[in-house]
Amino acid sequence: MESYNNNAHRKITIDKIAQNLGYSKTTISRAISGKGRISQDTRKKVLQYCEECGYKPNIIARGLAKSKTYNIAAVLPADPELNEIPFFQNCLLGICEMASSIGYDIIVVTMEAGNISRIRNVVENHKVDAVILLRTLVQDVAVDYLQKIGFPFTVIGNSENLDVPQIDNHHVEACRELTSLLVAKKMRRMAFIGGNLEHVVSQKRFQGFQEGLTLNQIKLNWDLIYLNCTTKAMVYTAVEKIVENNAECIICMDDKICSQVLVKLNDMRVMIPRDLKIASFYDSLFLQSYHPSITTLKFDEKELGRMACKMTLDRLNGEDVAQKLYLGYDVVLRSSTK
Amino acid sequence: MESYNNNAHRKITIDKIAQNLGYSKTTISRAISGKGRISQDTRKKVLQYCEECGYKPNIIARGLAKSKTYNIAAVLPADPELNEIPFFQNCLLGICEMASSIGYDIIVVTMEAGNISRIRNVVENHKVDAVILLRTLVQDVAVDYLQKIGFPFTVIGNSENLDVPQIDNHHVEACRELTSLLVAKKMRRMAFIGGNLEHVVSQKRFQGFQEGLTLNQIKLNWDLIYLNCTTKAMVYTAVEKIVENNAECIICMDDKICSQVLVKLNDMRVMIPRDLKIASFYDSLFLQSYHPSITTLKFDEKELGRMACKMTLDRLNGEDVAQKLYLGYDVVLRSSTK
DNA sequence: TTGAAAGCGCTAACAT
DNA sequence: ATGTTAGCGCTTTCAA
Repeated sequence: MESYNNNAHRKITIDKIAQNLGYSKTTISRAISGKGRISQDTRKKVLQYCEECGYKPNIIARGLAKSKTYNIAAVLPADPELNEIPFFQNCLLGICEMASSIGYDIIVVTMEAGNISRIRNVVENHKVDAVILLRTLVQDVAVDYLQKIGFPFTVIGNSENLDVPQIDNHHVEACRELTSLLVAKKMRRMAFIGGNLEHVVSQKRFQGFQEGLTLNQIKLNWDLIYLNCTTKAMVYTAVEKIVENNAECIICMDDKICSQVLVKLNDMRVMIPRDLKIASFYDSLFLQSYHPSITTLKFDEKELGRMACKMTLDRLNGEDVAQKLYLGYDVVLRSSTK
Repeated sequence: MESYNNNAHRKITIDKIAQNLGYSKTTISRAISGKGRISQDTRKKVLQYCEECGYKPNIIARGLAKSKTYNIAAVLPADPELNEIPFFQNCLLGICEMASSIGYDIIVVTMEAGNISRIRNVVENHKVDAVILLRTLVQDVAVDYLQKIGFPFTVIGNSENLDVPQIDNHHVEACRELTSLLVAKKMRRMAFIGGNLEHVVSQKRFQGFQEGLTLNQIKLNWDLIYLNCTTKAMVYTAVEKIVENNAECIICMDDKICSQVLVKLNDMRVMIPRDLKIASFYDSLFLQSYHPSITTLKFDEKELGRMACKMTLDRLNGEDVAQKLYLGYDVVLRSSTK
């Protein structure tokens, strides 16, 4: 870094420019920020000079003066299991894209279950202006913490607490619609396999499923419902029971569960869609290219990230933004429910 | 943020502490940093007081004074296709873990193919002290840029240029070994399907495959080699040709290609391992739980991230570190090559 | 061992 | 329209 700091093109400061141009720091600052009274003439001159000598403002210094960091923390679960889902990654891409288009950067913070120390670090060290939580739990210590200290944040997900600025795909509606569509295809004995109920999204998807049945006056058959299946073994057992109980269709809460279900059904020589229909509440490349291809719900994760970031920044800038926002979805009917 | 800044617990500065304790700023600073001559007594006193009032130094201010940011940029490809692989995510987790254990934070930077503008931004805006590139291309503009301006960076991957600090799994060796093992199982007509040759890793894996054959005096059969298969269609075509040409075994360069191969073989009613053996040079949950389970190479991505981060920080601190580091691997033989 | 003072690069009242 | 000055919170010579 020595070599870098000594590098010619980098030591240009607002001071130097002021000297070289015979103005004061203030004038240069104003020319750059565009704020304050300044003649168009000098402004042009200054900006051109900045351009020529490749001046780049030191964001750190600016941050110190304005108590801003121009950084936002994106909090991902450190849980490696969960990271097999591309959701967080895609969402992060969206967040980064939006942030960088507004001059912000994203600091990633990983969070071990229930441990907010990493979040505290970036917050207390003044490394970020706001926080985005990429997952919401039913009982969420991160939400509690940020709320308590009054730090600006947004959650991707759903919170009962309407004081929490939040954005999410409309899981309930989406799952209700897909369920309804399957009922319309004359399926009656509908099974459901769901994941970790601590995640708000699990709750919402199951709720959507239930509403879809209710809407069509179909009674929930608890012999076909397996929630909180957090391990492969649990999913396998669920599949066995479900097949035993003569389900016509299995709805999987997400693509990971679905891929496990498919493996198990393959083992059991159950043919899809002949013997059993399958649908998933979450899409992935694998489910698309599986044979037969699997009916799913499609969400735009990247857009979710973009919007979450935008909401956060807008609120930071004092614009008033909806506290709760839902994004759309697509139902994709494929061969597995033919 | 108004509310947050006004928040009582946050306005404690080194100045205030100095006042309250009747010392000067300098003394407090020294007590905290541990540098400079200071009596153990006052040091204890100061530290205790800091503890009590929950003082947290302002890293931004410190950064301004020391021209450091305590941030490192992690550059991921923005390519959404690529992000279906958990590699980058896991690697990022490792990087974050290490960084945070040393008081650094990670700024994620996404990079569209060939476009270094986002990297330039964080570098020129002084937002980071160093850069880690999570993927290396054969012709890599990011590497060229960072090298040219003399900015500290590390690549995860392999560069011909030995001036580039680099760390990688030992792909060549790993692929050579797996290939050799398969030859030892009497496979002779070995097919290979590889991805984008612009990625260094693709080159290395193919090289390992070749060396594995050479080592066993087996001649490469170009009718069975399909490189640069960047689309699903290309993979499918490759599989058709390979089956036509009576291969005994297909080696897939990574798990994504492998999953496409499996789908295609399933369509073609080719049974594994009866009709054809399959192996992949990259593991994933899906390949583990596929039926039959797939023989693969296993790399510790998180560890790769950790080490990359450590190398970067060590070098930043002036310690001298190996310029080139290789990490191990595991060969996992499963049913697909039985 | 401790303190005073200058400075990191920028912003923002408050003059002029 | 431009300049002066005083910070932002911390580090670091240089003196005492």
